[in-house]
Amino acid sequence: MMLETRSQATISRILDVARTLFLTKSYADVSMASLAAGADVTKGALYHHFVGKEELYLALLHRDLKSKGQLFRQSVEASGTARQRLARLTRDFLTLPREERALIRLVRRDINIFHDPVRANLISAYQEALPNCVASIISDGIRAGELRPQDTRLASWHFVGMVEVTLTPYANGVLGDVTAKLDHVLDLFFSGSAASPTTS
Amino acid sequence: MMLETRSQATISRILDVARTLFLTKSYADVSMASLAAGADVTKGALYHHFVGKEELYLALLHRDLKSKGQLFRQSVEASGTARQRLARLTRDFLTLPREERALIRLVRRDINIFHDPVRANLISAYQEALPNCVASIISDGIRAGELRPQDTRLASWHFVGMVEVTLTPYANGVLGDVTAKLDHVLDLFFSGSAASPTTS
DNA sequence: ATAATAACATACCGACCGGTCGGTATGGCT
DNA sequence: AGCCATACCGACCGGTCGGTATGTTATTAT
Repeated sequence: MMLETRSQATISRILDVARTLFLTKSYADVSMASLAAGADVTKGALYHHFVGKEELYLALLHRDLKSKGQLFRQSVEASGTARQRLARLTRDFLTLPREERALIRLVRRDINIFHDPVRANLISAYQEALPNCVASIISDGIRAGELRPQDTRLASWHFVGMVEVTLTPYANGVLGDVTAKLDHVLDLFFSGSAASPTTS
Repeated sequence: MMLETRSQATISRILDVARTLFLTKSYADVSMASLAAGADVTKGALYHHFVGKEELYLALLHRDLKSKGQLFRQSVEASGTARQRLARLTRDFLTLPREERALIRLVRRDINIFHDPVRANLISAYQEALPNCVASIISDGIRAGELRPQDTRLASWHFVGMVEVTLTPYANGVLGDVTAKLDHVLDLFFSGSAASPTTS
């Protein structure tokens, strides 16, 4: 119990390999055989620990969403202005290790290949882990008069979408470091793209 | 040569069925057999007109991107403020028939399943059809002092992302008709979400 | 009319892949 | 030691699906 059991170790190895493979190849291009080979086990072991390919992948995603959710909740419960708290949440996300950061994008990448009992489940888990955290802060910001009244869920999706844009290689070249990305996203979300209204 | 339109007719039927099927099912779940059945031909006919499944799908996407590009170019070449022209472009998009409108989303949905000679090609075609049109208008807006100086490509991606948010079922419920969506997106893009400093 | 070619249909291949299943090793418990 | 559950192996199956080879019909050219 104290010592990590053998199966937990192999499950962990399997999920680690799964993370790498699913990040580099599409869902269909990742075979159970390659997962087994990468984890130094056989397909039998895979099907011993997971009921199938889909469940294995979902286990990976849900486990990640859970840990991300815990991380983001800290910013929700933090004090400060909405802008400060959104900045912290976004910074927490942007400073994550590469693979950790990319993992959450798999949800949006592969959401369309699952069918509807599972799909809806995954969507709500994602919603809970990220957009709801953003929406919670936005809601506080509206109450405090910092943000104008608006639909919080819609606003959270917009915000998440803006952050995602900064993850592209091109944005990396334009914006450079994390702080630049932060300012970029926050300025856009709070003030928009229009020129300052004082002139002209 | 005159009446060679028989090929064109079947090709058109095939692509029409492809549009419907690829919109309702994932790429992997659409088989060549089902495409043939839907178009009232056999697989032989498919492979007579297209070299394979991938090329068939890409033909569908590129053909759509081309027509969309032509539509959006009209807004680029129109006169008026950047806001007016962006509004026109977005309205043109939002008032498209359902299937026509959803089709362009397939590019982003399935961009990860193609590998890199083809993938890059598709991306640049998409870029050319939509974001570049937006970027062109934004660039004019910056020159006119209507928008603050910024990276136009990045800004165009943000704008397109905002529009995409309004396509979700939830946004349909919140925003209702096309005009509401338009105002929502344009207000957010130009002015952001912050409360007005004084009154407005 | 007839040859020639395009436009299909039919039958089939071969490979891959998810999943199964009987069996084997390991390690803790009594 | 004896027992048993868990962890794991590895060969195999069933089916699907993209792709092909070849035959058959329609269309055009001469």
